[in-house]
Amino acid sequence: MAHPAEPQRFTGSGKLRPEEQIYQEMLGAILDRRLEPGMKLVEEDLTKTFGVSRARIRAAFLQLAHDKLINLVPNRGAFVAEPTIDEAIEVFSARRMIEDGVVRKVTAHMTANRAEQIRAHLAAEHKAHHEGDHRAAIILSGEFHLLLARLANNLVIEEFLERLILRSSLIIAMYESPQPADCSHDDHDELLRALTGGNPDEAASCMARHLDNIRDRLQLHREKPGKTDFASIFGRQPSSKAS
Amino acid sequence: MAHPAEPQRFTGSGKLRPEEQIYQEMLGAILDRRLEPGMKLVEEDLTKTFGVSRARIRAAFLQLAHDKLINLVPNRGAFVAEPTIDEAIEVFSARRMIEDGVVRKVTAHMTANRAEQIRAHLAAEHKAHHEGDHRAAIILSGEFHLLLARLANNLVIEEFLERLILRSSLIIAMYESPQPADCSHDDHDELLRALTGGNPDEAASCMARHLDNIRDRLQLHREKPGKTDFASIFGRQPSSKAS
DNA sequence: TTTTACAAAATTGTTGACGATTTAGACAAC
DNA sequence: GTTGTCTAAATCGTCAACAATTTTGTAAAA
Repeated sequence: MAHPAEPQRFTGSGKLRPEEQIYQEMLGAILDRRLEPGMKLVEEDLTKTFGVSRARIRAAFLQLAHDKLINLVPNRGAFVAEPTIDEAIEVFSARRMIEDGVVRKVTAHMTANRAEQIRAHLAAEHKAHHEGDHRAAIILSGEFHLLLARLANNLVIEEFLERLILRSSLIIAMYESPQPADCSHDDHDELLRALTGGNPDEAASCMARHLDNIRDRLQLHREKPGKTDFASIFGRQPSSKAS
Repeated sequence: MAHPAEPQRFTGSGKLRPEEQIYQEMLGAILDRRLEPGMKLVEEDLTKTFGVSRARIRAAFLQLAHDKLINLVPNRGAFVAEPTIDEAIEVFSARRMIEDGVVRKVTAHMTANRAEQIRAHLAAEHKAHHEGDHRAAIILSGEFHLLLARLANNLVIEEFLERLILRSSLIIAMYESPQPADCSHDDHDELLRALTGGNPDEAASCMARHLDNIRDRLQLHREKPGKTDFASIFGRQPSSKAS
Protein backbone atom coordinates (compact mmCIF):
# COMPACT_ATOMS: atom_id res chain seq x y z
CA MET A 1 0.00 0.00 0.00
CA ALA A 2 2.87 2.34 -0.67
CA HIS A 3 1.95 5.66 -2.17
CA PRO A 4 3.55 7.13 -5.26
CA ALA A 5 5.40 10.37 -5.01
CA GLU A 6 2.79 13.06 -4.75
CA PRO A 7 2.61 16.76 -3.96
CA GLN A 8 2.33 16.22 -0.22
CA ARG A 9 3.21 19.75 0.73
CA PHE A 10 1.22 22.90 0.69
CA THR A 11 3.75 24.58 -1.52
CA GLY A 12 4.07 22.24 -4.46
CA SER A 13 7.44 22.46 -6.15
CA GLY A 14 7.12 20.03 -9.04
CA LYS A 15 6.28 21.46 -12.43
CA LEU A 16 2.53 21.80 -12.63
CA ARG A 17 0.22 23.72 -14.87
CA PRO A 18 0.06 27.46 -14.12
CA GLU A 19 -3.51 26.88 -13.08
CA GLU A 20 -2.51 24.68 -10.16
CA GLN A 21 0.52 26.88 -9.58
CA ILE A 22 -1.58 29.88 -8.60
CA TYR A 23 -3.83 27.78 -6.41
CA GLN A 24 -0.83 26.42 -4.51
CA GLU A 25 0.70 29.87 -4.27
CA MET A 26 -2.39 31.29 -2.64
CA LEU A 27 -2.63 28.29 -0.33
CA GLY A 28 0.85 29.09 0.89
CA ALA A 29 -0.03 32.74 1.37
CA ILE A 30 -3.03 31.82 3.47
CA LEU A 31 -1.03 29.34 5.50
CA ASP A 32 1.57 31.82 6.63
CA ARG A 33 -0.89 34.67 6.87
CA ARG A 34 0.24 36.96 4.12
CA LEU A 35 -3.41 36.80 3.13
CA GLU A 36 -5.54 37.87 6.06
CA PRO A 37 -9.22 37.09 6.57
CA GLY A 38 -11.45 39.59 4.81
CA MET A 39 -8.88 40.81 2.30
CA LYS A 40 -10.27 41.68 -1.10
CA LEU A 41 -8.75 39.75 -3.97
CA VAL A 42 -8.98 41.85 -7.11
CA GLU A 43 -8.75 39.76 -10.24
CA GLU A 44 -6.78 42.22 -12.31
CA ASP A 45 -4.20 42.77 -9.58
CA LEU A 46 -3.63 39.05 -9.40
CA THR A 47 -3.23 38.82 -13.17
CA LYS A 48 -0.36 41.29 -12.97
CA THR A 49 1.18 39.50 -10.01
CA PHE A 50 1.12 36.07 -11.58
CA GLY A 51 1.34 37.11 -15.21
CA VAL A 52 -1.67 35.10 -16.32
CA SER A 53 -5.06 35.93 -17.70
CA ARG A 54 -8.13 36.64 -15.65
CA ALA A 55 -9.65 33.33 -16.61
CA ARG A 56 -6.82 31.58 -14.83
CA ILE A 57 -7.29 33.62 -11.68
CA ARG A 58 -10.99 32.92 -11.83
CA ALA A 59 -10.34 29.18 -12.01
CA ALA A 60 -8.09 29.36 -8.97
CA PHE A 61 -10.78 31.31 -7.14
CA LEU A 62 -13.29 28.57 -7.78
CA GLN A 63 -11.03 25.97 -6.24
CA LEU A 64 -10.30 28.09 -3.21
CA ALA A 65 -13.98 28.87 -2.74
CA HIS A 66 -14.77 25.19 -2.91
CA ASP A 67 -12.43 24.68 0.04
CA LYS A 68 -14.11 27.54 1.92
CA LEU A 69 -10.86 29.46 1.96
CA ILE A 70 -12.29 32.45 0.10
CA ASN A 71 -15.80 33.79 -0.37
CA LEU A 72 -17.07 34.48 -3.87
CA VAL A 73 -19.70 37.21 -3.75
CA PRO A 74 -21.58 37.75 -7.03
CA ASN A 75 -20.68 41.04 -8.68
CA ARG A 76 -18.47 41.98 -5.76
CA GLY A 77 -15.53 39.68 -6.07
CA ALA A 78 -13.43 37.35 -3.97
CA PHE A 79 -12.55 37.82 -0.31
CA VAL A 80 -10.36 35.76 1.95
CA ALA A 81 -12.77 33.79 4.10
CA GLU A 82 -13.68 35.00 7.58
CA PRO A 83 -14.74 31.86 9.39
CA THR A 84 -17.54 32.45 11.85
CA ILE A 85 -17.36 31.20 15.42
CA ASP A 86 -19.75 28.38 14.61
CA GLU A 87 -17.60 27.41 11.67
CA ALA A 88 -14.50 27.45 13.83
CA ILE A 89 -16.09 25.18 16.38
CA GLU A 90 -17.21 22.78 13.69
CA VAL A 91 -13.82 22.67 12.04
CA PHE A 92 -12.09 21.72 15.25
CA SER A 93 -14.82 19.25 16.04
CA ALA A 94 -14.34 17.69 12.62
CA ARG A 95 -10.59 17.53 13.15
CA ARG A 96 -11.14 15.75 16.44
CA MET A 97 -13.19 13.14 14.64
CA ILE A 98 -10.77 12.67 11.78
CA GLU A 99 -7.55 12.80 13.70
CA ASP A 100 -8.93 10.41 16.28
CA GLY A 101 -8.99 7.78 13.57
CA VAL A 102 -5.63 8.89 12.24
CA VAL A 103 -3.69 8.53 15.48
CA ARG A 104 -5.31 5.19 16.18
CA LYS A 105 -4.17 3.90 12.84
CA VAL A 106 -0.70 5.37 13.17
CA THR A 107 -0.31 3.92 16.65
CA ALA A 108 -1.37 0.50 15.45
CA HIS A 109 1.09 0.55 12.53
CA MET A 110 4.02 2.28 14.19
CA THR A 111 7.50 1.30 13.03
CA ALA A 112 10.98 2.48 13.91
CA ASN A 113 11.24 4.27 10.61
CA ARG A 114 7.98 6.12 11.08
CA ALA A 115 8.85 7.09 14.63
CA GLU A 116 12.07 8.53 13.32
CA GLN A 117 10.20 10.62 10.75
CA ILE A 118 8.07 12.11 13.48
CA ARG A 119 11.09 12.74 15.69
CA ALA A 120 12.87 14.51 12.87
CA HIS A 121 9.88 16.73 12.32
CA LEU A 122 9.63 17.56 16.00
CA ALA A 123 13.29 18.52 15.98
CA ALA A 124 12.59 21.00 13.23
CA GLU A 125 9.67 22.38 15.19
CA HIS A 126 11.76 22.86 18.30
CA LYS A 127 14.49 24.49 16.31
CA ALA A 128 12.12 27.02 14.79
CA HIS A 129 10.60 27.75 18.15
CA HIS A 130 14.01 28.15 19.75
CA GLU A 131 15.17 30.54 17.09
CA GLY A 132 12.04 32.62 17.52
CA ASP A 133 10.94 31.97 13.96
CA HIS A 134 7.27 32.22 14.68
CA ARG A 135 6.16 31.92 11.10
CA ALA A 136 8.07 28.70 10.50
CA ALA A 137 6.83 27.34 13.82
CA ILE A 138 3.22 27.82 12.80
CA ILE A 139 3.72 26.19 9.44
CA LEU A 140 5.64 23.25 10.89
CA SER A 141 2.98 22.83 13.53
CA GLY A 142 0.38 22.35 10.84
CA GLU A 143 2.63 20.04 8.90
CA PHE A 144 3.04 17.86 11.96
CA HIS A 145 -0.62 16.94 11.75
CA LEU A 146 -0.30 16.44 8.03
CA LEU A 147 2.62 14.08 8.59
CA LEU A 148 0.50 11.93 10.86
CA ALA A 149 -2.22 11.83 8.22
CA ARG A 150 0.34 10.72 5.68
CA LEU A 151 1.53 7.97 7.99
CA ALA A 152 -2.05 6.75 8.21
CA ASN A 153 -1.64 5.73 4.58
CA ASN A 154 -4.82 7.19 3.20
CA LEU A 155 -4.65 9.89 0.56
CA VAL A 156 -8.33 10.73 0.93
CA ILE A 157 -7.98 11.51 4.60
CA GLU A 158 -4.70 13.27 3.97
CA GLU A 159 -6.16 15.67 1.44
CA PHE A 160 -9.19 16.36 3.55
CA LEU A 161 -7.13 17.08 6.61
CA GLU A 162 -4.89 19.37 4.58
CA ARG A 163 -7.89 21.52 3.80
CA LEU A 164 -9.04 21.52 7.40
CA ILE A 165 -5.59 22.57 8.55
CA LEU A 166 -5.64 25.44 6.11
CA ARG A 167 -9.03 26.50 7.40
CA SER A 168 -7.67 26.23 10.92
CA SER A 169 -4.94 28.59 9.88
CA LEU A 170 -7.51 31.20 8.93
CA ILE A 171 -9.43 30.60 12.13
CA ILE A 172 -6.34 31.05 14.25
CA ALA A 173 -5.49 34.22 12.35
CA MET A 174 -8.90 35.60 13.22
CA TYR A 175 -9.36 34.53 16.80
CA GLU A 176 -5.93 34.09 18.34
CA SER A 177 -5.28 35.56 21.78
CA PRO A 178 -3.10 38.62 22.15
CA GLN A 179 -0.39 36.52 23.79
CA PRO A 180 0.47 33.72 21.36
CA ALA A 181 1.38 31.19 24.05
CA ASP A 182 2.35 28.84 21.28
CA CYS A 183 3.25 25.86 23.42
CA SER A 184 1.74 23.33 21.08
CA HIS A 185 5.12 21.77 20.41
CA ASP A 186 4.96 20.37 23.94
CA ASP A 187 1.67 18.75 23.05
CA HIS A 188 3.36 17.29 20.00
CA ASP A 189 6.10 15.78 22.16
CA GLU A 190 3.50 14.16 24.35
CA LEU A 191 1.73 12.94 21.24
CA LEU A 192 4.87 11.22 20.02
CA ARG A 193 5.18 9.36 23.31
CA ALA A 194 1.59 8.21 23.07
CA LEU A 195 1.93 7.19 19.43
CA THR A 196 4.95 5.02 20.13
CA GLY A 197 3.43 3.72 23.34
CA GLY A 198 1.22 1.32 21.43
CA ASN A 199 -2.02 2.29 23.14
CA PRO A 200 -4.47 3.67 20.58
CA ASP A 201 -6.94 4.91 23.18
CA GLU A 202 -4.28 6.93 24.92
CA ALA A 203 -3.01 8.38 21.66
CA ALA A 204 -6.54 9.33 20.66
CA SER A 205 -7.33 11.09 23.91
CA CYS A 206 -3.99 12.82 23.73
CA MET A 207 -4.81 14.18 20.29
CA ALA A 208 -8.28 15.21 21.45
CA ARG A 209 -6.77 17.14 24.32
CA HIS A 210 -4.28 18.78 22.00
CA LEU A 211 -6.96 19.99 19.60
CA ASP A 212 -9.10 21.22 22.47
CA ASN A 213 -6.09 23.11 23.75
CA ILE A 214 -5.69 24.90 20.47
CA ARG A 215 -9.37 25.70 20.28
CA ASP A 216 -9.60 26.88 23.88
CA ARG A 217 -6.67 29.16 23.40
CA LEU A 218 -8.71 31.06 20.83
CA GLN A 219 -11.11 33.85 21.65
CA LEU A 220 -14.20 32.19 20.32
CA HIS A 221 -16.69 34.27 22.24
CA ARG A 222 -16.90 37.60 20.55
CA GLU A 223 -16.66 38.78 16.99
CA LYS A 224 -13.45 40.09 15.61
CA PRO A 225 -13.11 43.66 16.88
CA GLY A 226 -12.39 46.65 14.67
CA LYS A 227 -15.65 46.99 12.80
CA THR A 228 -19.09 47.18 14.34
CA ASP A 229 -20.56 43.91 13.32
CA PHE A 230 -24.24 44.50 12.60
CA ALA A 231 -24.35 41.15 10.90
CA SER A 232 -24.03 39.33 14.22
CA ILE A 233 -26.27 41.82 16.00
CA PHE A 234 -29.11 41.31 13.61
CA GLY A 235 -28.29 37.70 12.83
CA ARG A 236 -27.90 38.10 9.11
CA GLN A 237 -25.13 38.48 6.61
CA PRO A 238 -24.51 41.93 5.18
CA SER A 239 -24.27 40.69 1.61
CA SER A 240 -27.92 40.69 0.58
CA LYS A 241 -30.01 43.78 0.20
CA ALA A 242 -33.36 43.76 1.93
CA SER A 243 -35.69 41.39 0.10
CA MET B 1 -25.77 24.71 17.80
CA ALA B 2 -28.73 24.62 15.49
CA HIS B 3 -27.93 24.84 11.80
CA PRO B 4 -29.59 27.21 9.42
CA ALA B 5 -31.53 25.88 6.51
CA GLU B 6 -28.97 24.78 3.96
CA PRO B 7 -28.88 22.84 0.71
CA GLN B 8 -28.49 19.47 2.36
CA ARG B 9 -29.41 17.44 -0.66
CA PHE B 10 -27.51 16.39 -3.70
CA THR B 11 -30.09 17.94 -5.94
CA GLY B 12 -30.41 21.47 -4.70
CA SER B 13 -33.79 22.94 -5.42
CA GLY B 14 -33.49 26.50 -4.15
CA LYS B 15 -32.76 29.17 -6.70
CA LEU B 16 -29.01 29.20 -7.17
CA ARG B 17 -26.78 30.67 -9.82
CA PRO B 18 -26.70 28.66 -13.05
CA GLU B 19 -23.09 27.93 -12.23
CA GLU B 20 -24.01 25.90 -9.16
CA GLN B 21 -27.06 24.61 -10.96
CA ILE B 22 -25.02 22.69 -13.49
CA TYR B 23 -22.72 21.35 -10.84
CA GLN B 24 -25.65 19.99 -8.84
CA GLU B 25 -27.23 18.59 -11.97
CA MET B 26 -24.14 16.60 -12.84
CA LEU B 27 -23.82 15.42 -9.26
CA GLY B 28 -27.29 14.00 -9.53
CA ALA B 29 -26.45 12.33 -12.82
CA ILE B 30 -23.41 10.68 -11.31
CA LEU B 31 -25.34 9.59 -8.25
CA ASP B 32 -27.97 7.66 -10.17
CA ARG B 33 -25.55 6.51 -12.83
CA ARG B 34 -26.76 8.32 -15.88
CA LEU B 35 -23.12 9.32 -16.14
CA GLU B 36 -20.97 6.23 -16.20
CA PRO B 37 -17.27 6.05 -15.36
CA GLY B 38 -15.10 6.89 -18.32
CA MET B 39 -17.72 8.82 -20.28
CA LYS B 40 -16.39 11.72 -22.28
CA LEU B 41 -17.94 15.05 -21.40
CA VAL B 42 -17.79 17.30 -24.44
CA GLU B 43 -18.08 20.95 -23.54
CA GLU B 44 -20.15 22.04 -26.49
CA ASP B 45 -22.67 19.24 -26.02
CA LEU B 46 -23.16 20.34 -22.44
CA THR B 47 -23.66 23.95 -23.50
CA LYS B 48 -26.56 22.89 -25.69
CA THR B 49 -28.01 20.70 -22.95
CA PHE B 50 -27.89 23.34 -20.27
CA GLY B 51 -28.21 26.41 -22.47
CA VAL B 52 -25.19 28.15 -21.04
CA SER B 53 -21.84 29.20 -22.40
CA ARG B 54 -18.73 27.07 -22.38
CA ALA B 55 -17.19 29.13 -19.62
CA ARG B 56 -19.95 27.99 -17.31
CA ILE B 57 -19.44 24.36 -18.18
CA ARG B 58 -15.74 24.78 -17.65
CA ALA B 59 -16.31 26.19 -14.17
CA ALA B 60 -18.52 23.26 -13.27
CA PHE B 61 -15.81 20.90 -14.53
CA LEU B 62 -13.28 22.45 -12.20
CA GLN B 63 -15.49 21.84 -9.20
CA LEU B 64 -16.20 18.27 -10.17
CA ALA B 65 -12.52 17.60 -10.80
CA HIS B 66 -11.70 18.99 -7.38
CA ASP B 67 -13.98 16.35 -5.90
CA LYS B 68 -12.31 13.65 -8.00
CA LEU B 69 -15.58 12.95 -9.75
CA ILE B 70 -14.21 13.71 -13.20
CA ASN B 71 -10.73 13.75 -14.70
CA LEU B 72 -9.53 16.81 -16.55
CA VAL B 73 -6.94 15.84 -19.15
CA PRO B 74 -5.17 18.77 -20.81
CA ASN B 75 -6.14 19.22 -24.44
CA ARG B 76 -8.29 16.13 -24.32
CA GLY B 77 -11.19 17.12 -22.18
CA ALA B 78 -13.20 15.90 -19.24
CA PHE B 79 -14.05 12.31 -18.43
CA VAL B 80 -16.17 10.85 -15.68
CA ALA B 81 -13.69 9.51 -13.15
CA GLU B 82 -12.75 5.84 -13.14
CA PRO B 83 -11.61 5.20 -9.59
CA THR B 84 -8.78 2.70 -9.38
CA ILE B 85 -8.90 -0.25 -7.03
CA ASP B 86 -6.49 1.46 -4.66
CA GLU B 87 -8.66 4.54 -4.67
CA ALA B 88 -11.74 2.47 -3.95
CA ILE B 89 -10.07 0.83 -0.98
CA GLU B 90 -8.97 4.18 0.38
CA VAL B 91 -12.40 5.73 -0.03
CA PHE B 92 -14.06 2.99 1.95
CA SER B 93 -11.29 3.10 4.52
CA ALA B 94 -11.82 6.84 4.88
CA ARG B 95 -15.55 6.35 5.24
CA ARG B 96 -14.95 3.83 8.00
CA MET B 97 -12.90 6.40 9.85
CA ILE B 98 -15.35 9.25 9.39
CA GLU B 99 -18.54 7.35 9.94
CA ASP B 100 -17.11 5.73 13.03
CA GLY B 101 -17.05 9.15 14.62
CA VAL B 102 -20.44 10.01 13.17
CA VAL B 103 -22.33 7.06 14.60
CA ARG B 104 -20.67 7.50 17.97
CA LYS B 105 -21.83 11.07 18.10
CA VAL B 106 -25.32 10.25 16.87
CA THR B 107 -25.66 7.44 19.39
CA ALA B 108 -24.58 9.72 22.21
CA HIS B 109 -27.07 12.41 21.24
CA MET B 110 -30.00 10.27 20.20
CA THR B 111 -33.48 11.66 20.79
CA ALA B 112 -36.95 10.41 20.02
CA ASN B 113 -37.27 12.93 17.25
CA ARG B 114 -34.02 11.90 15.62
CA ALA B 115 -34.85 8.23 15.87
CA GLU B 116 -38.12 8.96 14.12
CA GLN B 117 -36.31 10.73 11.29
CA ILE B 118 -34.16 7.66 10.74
CA ARG B 119 -37.13 5.35 10.92
CA ALA B 120 -38.99 7.42 8.35
CA HIS B 121 -36.03 7.24 6.03
CA LEU B 122 -35.74 3.48 6.44
CA ALA B 123 -39.41 3.16 5.59
CA ALA B 124 -38.77 4.96 2.33
CA GLU B 125 -35.84 2.67 1.63
CA HIS B 126 -37.90 -0.45 2.22
CA LYS B 127 -40.69 0.89 0.07
CA ALA B 128 -38.36 1.52 -2.85
CA HIS B 129 -36.81 -1.90 -2.44
CA HIS B 130 -40.19 -3.55 -2.26
CA GLU B 131 -41.42 -1.83 -5.37
CA GLY B 132 -38.32 -2.89 -7.24
CA ASP B 133 -37.25 0.69 -7.81
CA HIS B 134 -33.57 -0.05 -7.87
CA ARG B 135 -32.49 3.46 -8.78
CA ALA B 136 -34.39 5.04 -5.90
CA ALA B 137 -33.09 2.37 -3.55
CA ILE B 138 -29.48 3.19 -4.38
CA ILE B 139 -30.01 6.91 -3.93
CA LEU B 140 -31.88 6.48 -0.65
CA SER B 141 -29.18 4.14 0.56
CA GLY B 142 -26.62 6.87 0.10
CA GLU B 143 -28.85 9.45 1.68
CA PHE B 144 -29.20 7.26 4.75
CA HIS B 145 -25.53 7.79 5.49
CA LEU B 146 -25.90 11.46 4.74
CA LEU B 147 -28.79 11.68 7.18
CA LEU B 148 -26.62 10.25 9.94
CA ALA B 149 -23.94 12.80 9.12
CA ARG B 150 -26.51 15.56 9.38
CA LEU B 151 -27.66 14.26 12.76
CA ALA B 152 -24.06 14.48 13.92
CA ASN B 153 -24.50 18.24 13.69
CA ASN B 154 -21.34 19.09 11.83
CA LEU B 155 -21.58 20.68 8.40
CA VAL B 156 -17.90 20.08 7.70
CA ILE B 157 -18.23 16.35 8.16
CA GLU B 158 -21.52 16.35 6.33
CA GLU B 159 -20.11 17.96 3.21
CA PHE B 160 -17.05 15.76 3.20
CA LEU B 161 -19.11 12.62 3.55
CA GLU B 162 -21.38 13.79 0.77
CA ARG B 163 -18.41 13.83 -1.56
CA LEU B 164 -17.23 10.44 -0.40
CA ILE B 165 -20.67 8.97 -0.95
CA LEU B 166 -20.67 10.35 -4.48
CA ARG B 167 -17.27 8.79 -5.11
CA SER B 168 -18.59 5.55 -3.65
CA SER B 169 -21.37 5.73 -6.19
CA LEU B 170 -18.83 5.78 -9.01
CA ILE B 171 -16.87 2.97 -7.40
CA ILE B 172 -19.95 0.80 -7.07
CA ALA B 173 -20.86 1.55 -10.68
CA MET B 174 -17.44 0.30 -11.76
CA TYR B 175 -16.94 -2.73 -9.58
CA GLU B 176 -20.36 -4.06 -8.61
CA SER B 177 -20.96 -7.78 -8.85
CA PRO B 178 -23.19 -9.13 -11.60
CA GLN B 179 -25.87 -10.01 -9.03
CA PRO B 180 -26.70 -6.82 -7.16
CA ALA B 181 -27.58 -8.57 -3.87
CA ASP B 182 -28.56 -5.19 -2.56
CA CYS B 183 -29.39 -6.22 0.98
CA SER B 184 -27.86 -3.16 2.56
CA HIS B 185 -31.23 -2.02 3.87
CA ASP B 186 -31.02 -4.89 6.33
CA ASP B 187 -27.72 -3.49 7.52
CA HIS B 188 -29.42 -0.15 7.92
CA ASP B 189 -32.10 -1.71 10.10
CA GLU B 190 -29.48 -3.22 12.30
CA LEU B 191 -27.73 0.12 12.42
CA LEU B 192 -30.87 1.82 13.68
CA ARG B 193 -31.14 -0.66 16.52
CA ALA B 194 -27.52 -0.05 17.48
CA LEU B 195 -27.90 3.72 17.25
CA THR B 196 -30.89 3.75 19.57
CA GLY B 197 -29.31 1.18 21.85
CA GLY B 198 -27.09 3.77 23.45
CA ASN B 199 -23.87 1.84 23.06
CA PRO B 200 -21.44 3.85 20.87
CA ASP B 201 -18.96 0.99 20.52
CA GLU B 202 -21.61 -1.33 19.22
CA ALA B 203 -22.94 1.26 16.79
CA ALA B 204 -19.43 1.93 15.53
CA SER B 205 -18.61 -1.72 14.93
CA CYS B 206 -21.98 -2.14 13.27
CA MET B 207 -21.22 0.67 10.85
CA ALA B 208 -17.74 -0.75 10.21
CA ARG B 209 -19.24 -4.11 9.35
CA HIS B 210 -21.77 -2.47 7.06
CA LEU B 211 -19.14 -0.57 5.10
CA ASP B 212 -16.98 -3.68 4.86
CA ASN B 213 -20.00 -5.53 3.54
CA ILE B 214 -20.45 -3.03 0.77
CA ARG B 215 -16.78 -3.10 -0.09
CA ASP B 216 -16.52 -6.88 -0.01
CA ARG B 217 -19.49 -7.20 -2.31
CA LEU B 218 -17.50 -5.38 -4.97
CA GLN B 219 -15.12 -7.06 -7.36
CA LEU B 220 -12.02 -5.22 -6.31
CA HIS B 221 -9.53 -7.64 -7.78
CA ARG B 222 -9.44 -7.11 -11.49
CA GLU B 223 -9.78 -4.11 -13.72
CA LYS B 224 -13.09 -3.23 -15.24
CA PRO B 225 -13.57 -5.39 -18.33
CA GLY B 226 -14.69 -4.03 -21.67
CA LYS B 227 -11.65 -2.14 -22.80
CA THR B 228 -8.09 -3.40 -22.70
CA ASP B 229 -6.43 -1.33 -20.05
CA PHE B 230 -2.85 -0.85 -21.19
CA ALA B 231 -2.34 1.72 -18.49
CA SER B 232 -2.49 -0.91 -15.77
CA ILE B 233 -0.62 -3.49 -17.83
CA PHE B 234 2.34 -1.23 -18.39
CA GLY B 235 1.95 0.69 -15.17
CA ARG B 236 1.76 4.11 -16.73
CA GLN B 237 -0.94 6.56 -17.66
CA PRO B 238 -1.85 6.82 -21.33
CA SER B 239 -1.86 10.60 -21.29
CA SER B 240 1.80 11.32 -22.00
CA LYS B 241 3.54 10.55 -25.22
CA ALA B 242 6.88 8.74 -24.95
CA SER B 243 9.39 11.12 -23.47
C1' DT C 1 -3.24 -6.85 -45.21
C1' DT C 2 -0.63 -3.74 -42.55
C1' DT C 3 1.72 0.38 -41.97
C1' DT C 4 2.66 5.19 -42.85
C1' DA C 5 1.67 9.86 -44.20
C1' DC C 6 -1.19 13.44 -44.79
C1' DA C 7 -5.36 16.26 -44.72
C1' DA C 8 -9.87 17.40 -42.58
C1' DA C 9 -12.81 17.67 -38.70
C1' DA C 10 -13.68 18.08 -34.01
C1' DT C 11 -12.47 19.75 -29.65
C1' DT C 12 -10.11 22.28 -26.29
C1' DG C 13 -7.24 26.54 -24.77
C1' DT C 14 -6.85 31.53 -24.70
C1' DT C 15 -7.65 36.07 -25.42
C1' DG C 16 -9.81 40.40 -25.63
C1' DA C 17 -13.70 43.21 -25.69
C1' DC C 18 -18.21 44.72 -24.22
C1' DG C 19 -22.13 45.17 -21.02
C1' DA C 20 -23.77 45.05 -16.18
C1' DT C 21 -23.10 45.92 -11.49
C1' DT C 22 -21.00 47.87 -7.69
C1' DT C 23 -18.14 51.27 -5.40
C1' DA C 24 -16.28 55.88 -4.51
C1' DG C 25 -16.45 60.74 -4.70
C1' DA C 26 -18.61 65.21 -5.15
C1' DC C 27 -22.17 68.15 -4.13
C1' DA C 28 -26.62 69.90 -2.92
C1' DA C 29 -30.51 69.71 0.59
C1' DC C 30 -32.10 69.23 5.07
C1' DG D 1 -23.22 67.31 10.49
C1' DT D 2 -26.03 64.17 8.26
C1' DT D 3 -28.55 62.44 4.54
C1' DG D 4 -29.78 61.87 -0.33
C1' DT D 5 -28.64 61.99 -5.24
C1' DC D 6 -25.95 61.93 -8.98
C1' DT D 7 -21.73 60.96 -11.98
C1' DA D 8 -17.46 58.62 -12.88
C1' DA D 9 -14.41 55.01 -11.99
C1' DA D 10 -13.45 50.42 -10.89
C1' DT D 11 -14.59 45.79 -11.12
C1' DC D 12 -16.96 41.70 -12.28
C1' DG D 13 -19.86 38.68 -15.65
C1' DT D 14 -20.39 37.04 -20.19
C1' DC D 15 -19.62 36.00 -24.71
C1' DA D 16 -17.76 35.10 -29.22
C1' DA D 17 -13.95 34.58 -32.07
C1' DC D 18 -9.38 32.79 -32.94
C1' DA D 19 -5.34 29.70 -32.15
C1' DA D 20 -3.50 25.26 -30.75
C1' DT D 21 -4.08 20.50 -30.19
C1' DT D 22 -5.98 16.18 -30.80
C1' DT D 23 -8.72 12.92 -33.19
C1' DT D 24 -10.61 10.95 -37.22
C1' DG D 25 -10.70 9.65 -41.96
C1' DT D 26 -8.47 8.67 -46.41
C1' DA D 27 -5.21 7.08 -49.42
C1' DA D 28 -0.67 5.74 -50.82
C1' DA D 29 3.28 2.56 -49.99
C1' DA D 30 5.36 -1.62 -48.26
